[in-house]
Amino acid sequence: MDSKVRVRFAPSPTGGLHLGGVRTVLFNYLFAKHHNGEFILRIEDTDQTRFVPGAEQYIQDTLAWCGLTPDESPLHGGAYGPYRQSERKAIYRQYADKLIEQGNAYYAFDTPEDLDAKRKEIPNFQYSRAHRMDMKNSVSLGADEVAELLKNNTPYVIRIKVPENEEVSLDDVIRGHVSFDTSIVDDKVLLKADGMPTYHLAVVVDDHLMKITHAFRGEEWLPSAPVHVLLWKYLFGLDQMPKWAHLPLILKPDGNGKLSKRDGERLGFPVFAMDWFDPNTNNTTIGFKERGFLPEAFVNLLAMLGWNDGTDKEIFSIEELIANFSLDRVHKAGAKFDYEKAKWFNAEWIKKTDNDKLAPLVRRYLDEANIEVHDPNYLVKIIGLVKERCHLLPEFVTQSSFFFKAPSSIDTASIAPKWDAKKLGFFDELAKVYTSKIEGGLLTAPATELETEFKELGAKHELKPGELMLPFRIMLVGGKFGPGVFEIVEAIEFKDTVARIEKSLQLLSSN
RNA sequence: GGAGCGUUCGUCUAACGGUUAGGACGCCAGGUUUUCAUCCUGGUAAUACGGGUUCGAUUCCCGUACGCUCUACCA
Repeated sequence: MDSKVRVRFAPSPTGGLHLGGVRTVLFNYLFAKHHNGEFILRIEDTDQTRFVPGAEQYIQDTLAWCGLTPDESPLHGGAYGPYRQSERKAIYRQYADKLIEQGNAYYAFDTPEDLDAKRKEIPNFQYSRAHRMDMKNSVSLGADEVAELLKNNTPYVIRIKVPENEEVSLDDVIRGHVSFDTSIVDDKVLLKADGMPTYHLAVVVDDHLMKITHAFRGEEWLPSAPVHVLLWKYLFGLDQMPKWAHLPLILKPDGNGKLSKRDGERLGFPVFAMDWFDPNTNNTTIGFKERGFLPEAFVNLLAMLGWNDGTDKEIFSIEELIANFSLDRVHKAGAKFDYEKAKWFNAEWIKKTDNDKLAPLVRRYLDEANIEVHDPNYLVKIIGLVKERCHLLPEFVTQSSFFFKAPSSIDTASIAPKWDAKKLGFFDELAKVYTSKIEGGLLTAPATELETEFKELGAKHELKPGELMLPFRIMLVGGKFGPGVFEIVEAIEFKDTVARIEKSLQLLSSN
């Protein structure tokens, strides 16, 4: 590599960032960091009609949550700003003019209505060499007429003049040699009537000005690549062109096709990285973050969609990803998104993450459920007890609420059928034993001791542990779930244990 | 319609001419856990099709089929 690696992610701020977008960011980021290069965020907001308030902030927030912070961006600044294309409007004009001067572009005066009419008239109409002379532009019109139109401020766009019968090709880092015949590429608009560039002009000009060395984007861009190659050739020289890498698409889980926001709504899983509130529709689209994904897991699962390190390893920290990432291990074909596997990644990361780091995140969901946490250390301890049975953060609520308050309902129906006086006698005495401990100034005891004592008491009542454990569990947590019974007793202590036994005994007797 | 890209278990993928085609998720069965989950063991299941090239093709070439993307003064 002859110069410092510089890559960019260039979204248009029109809504939430979906999986595919974040993965593009991730591959950019990993590639840049692997090569000790720079990652730039550039906002492609040249379409003023599609501007959505808050979308740019959302993108920045999302990158921050994922830990994929750009080195240069509208927010961070940098030596190649501004990083919003709308603020670079004047820059593009001179390159469009240069193309006109060189004869590589021309003015086109056709109105949108003219074009619509043409498209209706001619099936598969393309504004290209085939029809160029039938249209109203500076190639088909005489010089005087063009001058007159310009003088009268007739609205116009600038279009690229695609040469005939040339082969345009690029060496895509992922796909290898890809070539196109210019006879099938149309004269794309470069500069719109409002003076703003289209993507085609802007991406080439900005990649050049921002010294981008490698340009990554979704595979959907491949068909327009010849336009960009041509522009590079005309403007800056092919030897200056960044290396292209067209990333495979992320597909919907059922059927085929690109994954969309709708698929998530339809199938019940998030597609956006974070909750996205659309100010135009007043709708919020759920995000991975709010669904209870850890950013580490989110990044990890995205990385594995289309990339692997060649071994069986699947769980990667961001540092490991940076160290091992390489473009030649990126898959060519699109990948269907599998939400079940996504949850598996999250479960792995929950198990892997320190309890005290999990605590504030879990706390959020506990707060939402109105479960009061008085002692942060207690929370950390409880997280350690239940984390391995949680795939998603919100599951901590059901898995741990009984550690903080008595269960709101007790599944006595599961106890009642085998309930008898013998068992009643046992639990009655158990409550008394614990009460006397409280009176003796004892708050709790280690789980192993509790278990031994419990079994001894059971033997005294001629009851087997197997007959006692499930009823006891249900009395404490309300149902057939949760960690070890005596760990629960140890955590909630004698006082609450006694209260829950007595409450259950009451319920059982009233049945 | 046209162009480009793609095609290994249901899904994510490994195997850069020679493997009983490997791993993971899911699913099923068993074990551990006197609950559930975790964990462990085992099982299920794939090279789209047809031609070449080759001693030998998942792998290289050609064709077919299928799928996807694009085909806007959107990105």
